Amino acid sequence: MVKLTDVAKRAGCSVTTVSRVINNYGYISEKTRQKVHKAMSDLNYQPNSVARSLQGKKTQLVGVIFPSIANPFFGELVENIEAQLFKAGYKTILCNAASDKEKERTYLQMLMANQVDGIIAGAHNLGIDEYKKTGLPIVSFDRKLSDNIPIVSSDNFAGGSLATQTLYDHGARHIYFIGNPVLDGHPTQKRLQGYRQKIQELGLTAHIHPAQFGESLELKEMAIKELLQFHQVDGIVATDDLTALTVINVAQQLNISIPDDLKIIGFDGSRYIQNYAPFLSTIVQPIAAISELLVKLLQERIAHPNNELKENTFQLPIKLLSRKSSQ
Amino acid sequence: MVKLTDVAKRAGCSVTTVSRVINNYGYISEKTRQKVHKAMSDLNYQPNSVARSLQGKKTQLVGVIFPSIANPFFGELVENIEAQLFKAGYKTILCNAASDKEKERTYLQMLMANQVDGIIAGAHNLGIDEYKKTGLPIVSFDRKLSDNIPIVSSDNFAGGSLATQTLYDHGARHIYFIGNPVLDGHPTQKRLQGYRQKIQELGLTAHIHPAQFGESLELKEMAIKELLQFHQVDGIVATDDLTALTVINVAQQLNISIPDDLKIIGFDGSRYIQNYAPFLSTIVQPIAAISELLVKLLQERIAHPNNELKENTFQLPIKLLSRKSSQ
DNA sequence: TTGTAAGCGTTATCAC
DNA sequence: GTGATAACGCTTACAA
Repeated sequence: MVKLTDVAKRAGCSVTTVSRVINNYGYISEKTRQKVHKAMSDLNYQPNSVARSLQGKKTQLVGVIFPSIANPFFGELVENIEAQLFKAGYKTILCNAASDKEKERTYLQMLMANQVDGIIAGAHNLGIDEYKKTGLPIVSFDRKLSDNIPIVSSDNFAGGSLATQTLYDHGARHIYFIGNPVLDGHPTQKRLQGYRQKIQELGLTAHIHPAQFGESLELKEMAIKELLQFHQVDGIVATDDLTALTVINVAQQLNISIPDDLKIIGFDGSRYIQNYAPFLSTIVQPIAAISELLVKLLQERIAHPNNELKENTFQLPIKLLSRKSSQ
Repeated sequence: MVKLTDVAKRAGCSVTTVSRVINNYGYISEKTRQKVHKAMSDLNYQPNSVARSLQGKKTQLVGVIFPSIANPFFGELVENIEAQLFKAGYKTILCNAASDKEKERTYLQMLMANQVDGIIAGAHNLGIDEYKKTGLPIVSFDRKLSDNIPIVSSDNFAGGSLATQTLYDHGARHIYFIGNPVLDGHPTQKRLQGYRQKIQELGLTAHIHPAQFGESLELKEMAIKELLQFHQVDGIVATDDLTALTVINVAQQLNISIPDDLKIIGFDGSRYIQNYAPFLSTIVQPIAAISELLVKLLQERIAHPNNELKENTFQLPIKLLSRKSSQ
């Protein structure tokens, strides 16, 4: 590995001078600058960012903690975040937390040990305390961690509400919500609340059919089959697109016609779903905007770790993608 | 940040001793070991891996270069790779190359600068030379980079062949291949070759309908529409599942019944497709095995960078997932 | 405008 | 068994 001293030797100057032209500060004569540049490219020199970091410089490394990126929504979100981080000069350390507390804890330690500049957390099984202990700038997607951690999410409440209204407008009167019924600060909750409120406004009765996020497909299918067979239902607000697709698949098995007998609308609206499930209506989250904001907020936190936050909750607008399944 | 000297001070010994117990070498009395451990946990000490790396230790960082992880197949693959790397004690730096040469080049430089221990390359727009210049251990998924870089892939040839045979067995006689027709070392090629050979064995005529990987959905749809409307076709081998889904969507628009009028089979078989497109037949790549092998090979390269490779090509067996669309 | 040298937090080589 | 101390490659006072 070629290093600073090699460049200095070849350029016929001191390491300080070389460092100066690299970091571009202090006074250097144009001639020296030229010489140094030439030496660097001759030797194909790459500053060692490990050494640089040790010196107290930033590592330009960011930990991105998410559940499964095999899920197209998270895949697309992480892809966008990575792109934004790259644009801002950061490298992304991918931490797939899944629902493994121990793994998440280990990752947190690794991130500290690697002196990352910050963390974007899109899932957490761990409590606030373990995150606080890192002492690192953190921003969060969709989950509240603590008061002084900015949280970005879509307007889940409006989404739940809009989905419900949409089904109603197309004639549904027995509208069910499929999702996680437990109140735990999970974003699904706001979707559910939006649903509840709208149902009430419309003078209908709320029905919540449980389906956990991490649940196996088989269990979900069973639960959905039970719903479709034994309940009077003509509209479904699904907590996410994958659940919606499962409903559609089960409905097909049961010869229930969508949208004639049953209207359904999902949530998330990844490009992937938009392209390859073109019949599915869905509430679209603004993935690009979310990513941009997450990275922007993180940069602010990194620049001013101790600033009080004037605002810690950012809700981005969702929009309806109306397709066949709800019409 | 608490550091070695702090621990040493609290434990009442020298940094050397502390370092010894951390790295667990040399002789240390049990009593000292206890004291040090206590001091470490009292202070919640985390070794600084930046400093450690500077000292010549490995960074335990691996660059993972892939095209879009929003694509469920790559999403699942990268997720599996990340899991394997984690198990082996590595952190994953996610590099989404897309088709941006400049970005890929920059990433390569960053990876060098960060002293990563190795690279897993699942896409490359750049030539071998730029990769070789890094001097880093590399393993590749699905693309040949150079003779001394191990390449892991599925048995694409067998896949193409098996897909074709399957369609034939179910009665198709006008079987088209949709994919990239250019011969460029892209894995698609082997799928195509498998198709060609099988078609020949069966005494049929080969028809290749072009569709590029990175192409926009609209263009793909147009090309497919043209195919379905103006050609006599009763079977399609698609180069990947997403293309297959597009065919199905277009067929539906054109009121072509699948599998009655047209049988189709895709390629990749991510869990996602298996779960949410349950009607689609596909050739399943063994994602878990691929990931495992990639990481294992990379570890070998890291351990012995200069060993000659006795074998540089690893083809993992595919299998058929037979569903409605091809029956 | 340029150079010398101390220091970042570890590990490793000696010496005791 | 344990402890000084040089070294890793770089940045940055401080001198010149």
